Amino acid sequence: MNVKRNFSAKREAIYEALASTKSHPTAEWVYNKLKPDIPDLSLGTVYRNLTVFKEGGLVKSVGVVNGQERFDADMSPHPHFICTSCCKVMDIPGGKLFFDMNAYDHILKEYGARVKSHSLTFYGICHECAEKKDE
Amino acid sequence: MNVKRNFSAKREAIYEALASTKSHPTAEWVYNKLKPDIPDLSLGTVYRNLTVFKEGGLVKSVGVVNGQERFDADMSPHPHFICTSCCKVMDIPGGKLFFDMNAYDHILKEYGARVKSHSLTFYGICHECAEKKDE
DNA sequence: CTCCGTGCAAATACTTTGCAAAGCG
DNA sequence: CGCTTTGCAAAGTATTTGCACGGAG
Repeated sequence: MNVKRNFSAKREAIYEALASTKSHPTAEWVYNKLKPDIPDLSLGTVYRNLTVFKEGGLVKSVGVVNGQERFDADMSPHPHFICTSCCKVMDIPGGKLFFDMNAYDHILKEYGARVKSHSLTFYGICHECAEKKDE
Repeated sequence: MNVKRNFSAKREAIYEALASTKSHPTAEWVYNKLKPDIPDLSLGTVYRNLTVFKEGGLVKSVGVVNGQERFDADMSPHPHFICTSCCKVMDIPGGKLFFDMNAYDHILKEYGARVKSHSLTFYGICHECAEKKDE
């Protein structure tokens, strides 16, 4: 299942659910989103397909936030901001500005380790939560 | 329990175990390391104290690797390299070079989000695993 | 006496898996 | 028919929590 996408209906739906949001959802979120339209969908299937997507390079994990893994169908490398108050995950477009790509080379030379990817994540309080706190 | 450190014996031991290694261990690793010397130590206590340390700012989480949370007693901000083959976590000292600290400002202005910290993680194959594969 | 820290075991929470049935070419 | 995908429920794994006890001040 390389880049070809003749998925089963459910697999397709799971991928589309992921691709259609910027909320970096959990497996459960995907399940709840699709369940009304696909009543015989099971949570296990969602998990299984998310694994398939990760392995196939169609989706990547943003990491585990508050005990649940968060997924992103946007494969372009970009930083994220995670609100430690509400657990929202936001993209930070243009974040390349903050990162020097020759880090990969440096690490190879210095440690002999072959870097394949990286992740840059900011933690703090999002705008909405900051306003709530200020009330 | 701010920066003062008149801990209980077990709490102290747990912190020391963490501070004495660069392996970014799991709760279980700490437990197994200490168990021989402290036979009546329980895993729950390790978890509880790790939480105390995180909240007290004595220790930080490197994230969840392979289903288990990894901890670091080195609070100075520095990147990590995670080997996706053996799950080893390495420090990358001097990694500040790769990161532009005015990102915090940028995110505040652009998104109104108050960044408190960040984490930069590289993924790939470590030297040892690369050699094994080449055999 | 009071509080904090702890062992222990039970409880949670998320995720994975075995298996038989269903789907599809 | 043979291979893939799925539902369902059970199992698995990591972590958290309730409770009663124990030790330090």
